[in-house]
Amino acid sequence: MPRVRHKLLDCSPGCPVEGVLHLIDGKWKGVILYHLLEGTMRFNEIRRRLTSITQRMLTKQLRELEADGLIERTVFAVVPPRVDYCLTPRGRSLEPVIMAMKRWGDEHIMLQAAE
Amino acid sequence: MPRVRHKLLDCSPGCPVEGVLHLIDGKWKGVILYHLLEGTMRFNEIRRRLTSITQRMLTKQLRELEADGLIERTVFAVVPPRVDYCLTPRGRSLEPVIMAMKRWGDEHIMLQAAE
DNA sequence: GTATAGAGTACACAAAAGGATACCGTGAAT
DNA sequence: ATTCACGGTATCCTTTTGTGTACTCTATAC
Repeated sequence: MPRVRHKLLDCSPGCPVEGVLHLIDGKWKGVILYHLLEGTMRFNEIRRRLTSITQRMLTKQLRELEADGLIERTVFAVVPPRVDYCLTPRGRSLEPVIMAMKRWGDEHIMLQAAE
Repeated sequence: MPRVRHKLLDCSPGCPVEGVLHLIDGKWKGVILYHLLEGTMRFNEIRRRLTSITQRMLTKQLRELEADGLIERTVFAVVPPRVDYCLTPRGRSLEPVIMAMKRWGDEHIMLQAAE
């Protein structure tokens, strides 16, 4: 079972929100998971969707998601290299959370197009 | 209408997840909103629930949530001072997101009690 | 006369997150 | 002969997050 990187759930007992937040924390993780809901993707495919993420950050976030047991990383020994990423069952179980966020975003964020 | 502090939605169009994440980002904001779902609360009441947050951080997070139009801050001119925090309608509209997180947390996080 | 609660602010500092840029190896295409 | 795609590392830098301590002001309680 995947170990939670979390040191301590320091919210009083009955605060599971904090734990989830730790998993999808930061600017990127939630978005990565959101895109992976569509299916398996390669490194640069993900990168193209998150237009402004740097390579370094993407690598880092993917490794953390992997460490938390939310995604799976598959390396093919070919050249040029190929690495696939997909959700684990645990990762996919976050779908309701991600989709709730998407719905909210769709309804409440007016994309201030040309500012 | 509350202005989003967000500079730019740099995920390709159709990625509302990023916007939401920006609002409840970090270790604290989601948890604060979660507790405020129960009703209006005073500063130290919130603080007692997030046992490990420092006063400085709590102040900062609350101010940001206020700036994003998710919570409302009401100051009473009494002594000792009294300041109430409650969700705005916009803040309350995040309820499905927060509750989805809570449900996931309840199901998937085994609180490793005494480690 | 001293302490306490309440909701902060001010300052110094350490740690973590995030960003910019350059580099790697190799097979295939130009 | 050079360039490109791929999936990264390495190094340096800035910004954000988080910790710790001290301080404020005043009515009330001890």
